[in-house]
Amino acid sequence: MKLSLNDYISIFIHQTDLLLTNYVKNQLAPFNIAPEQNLIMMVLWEKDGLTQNEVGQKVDKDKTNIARMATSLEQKGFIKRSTCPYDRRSQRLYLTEEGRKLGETVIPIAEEFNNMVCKGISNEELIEVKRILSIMRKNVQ
Amino acid sequence: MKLSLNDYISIFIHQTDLLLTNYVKNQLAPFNIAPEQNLIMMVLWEKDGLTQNEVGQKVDKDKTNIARMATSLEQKGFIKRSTCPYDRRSQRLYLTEEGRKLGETVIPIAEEFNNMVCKGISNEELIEVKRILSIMRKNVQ
DNA sequence: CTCCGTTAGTTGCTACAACAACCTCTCATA
DNA sequence: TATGAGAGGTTGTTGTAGCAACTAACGGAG
Repeated sequence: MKLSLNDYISIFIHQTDLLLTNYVKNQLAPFNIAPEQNLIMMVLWEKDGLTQNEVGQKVDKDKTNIARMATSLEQKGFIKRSTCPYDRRSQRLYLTEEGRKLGETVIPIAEEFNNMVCKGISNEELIEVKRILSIMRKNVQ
Repeated sequence: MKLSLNDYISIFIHQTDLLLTNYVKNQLAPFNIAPEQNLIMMVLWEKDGLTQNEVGQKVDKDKTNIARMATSLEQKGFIKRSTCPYDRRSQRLYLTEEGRKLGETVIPIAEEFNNMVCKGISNEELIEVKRILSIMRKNVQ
């Protein structure tokens, strides 16, 4: 018997991801920041002055993506790049004043979004979902 | 207390999706077909001669994406477009011989991939995950 | 101190994904 | 029958993603 598209769990997950990502995207649009760019900002709000490489490890993204997003964030005026004096290959990312201010408005929005996504879902269910998704991750690694 | 990145369920889902998609991508690469293009092919293997619009509804994708993927699939020689005589706005998508043959090798790979992803996960767990992800979908719609 | 393997970043290319703007064609209705 | 709303597709732009190839800089071995 043939599987229909929705029987493929990866497709189901993919479409769920698209819906969630798109929602965040619209939430963040008024602040001139895209979802993945915001991810970098979240790392920097925690602690700035990291190298692009370190940021990449934290958000689990390719260095090429970090480079391009950093360029975009720099153009928007949220961060500044500065070459590390001890290792001139590295670029350290620092928040600008504007970038710091952005966090005050965006972090609450992110947390509210997370609450909204999880509405009607118990903590146990959430843990269960993460557990099962983790199995899937391991299965393809 | 501040949330860390992994506390955001949407980020967790996103990264899971990336891992799964990337795995399929590599599986399909030898056949010169990308994951989402393969999605369209799966619809056509089921039944070809659909319009781009109909395909878009089946795979839940924007018409612009369908158009571009159809262009790509046509260039690769897997499908042919032909204007519908009854409604000259519509483009109907037909499999070529090569496209049909592709299915014979790729469909088993897709099903095997799905089994692999679900290894060590019971049917009840799978249903539970889908149920909870569905709640999240509704929460943002 | 020099050479060479390694590392950090950048750039180019392909593939999604969403939105806006546009063209053509269809169809209902005045 | 003319027309205008709306549907089907295409193109342009922005933002992810991953891979390959490249430059510049570091650091250890000789």
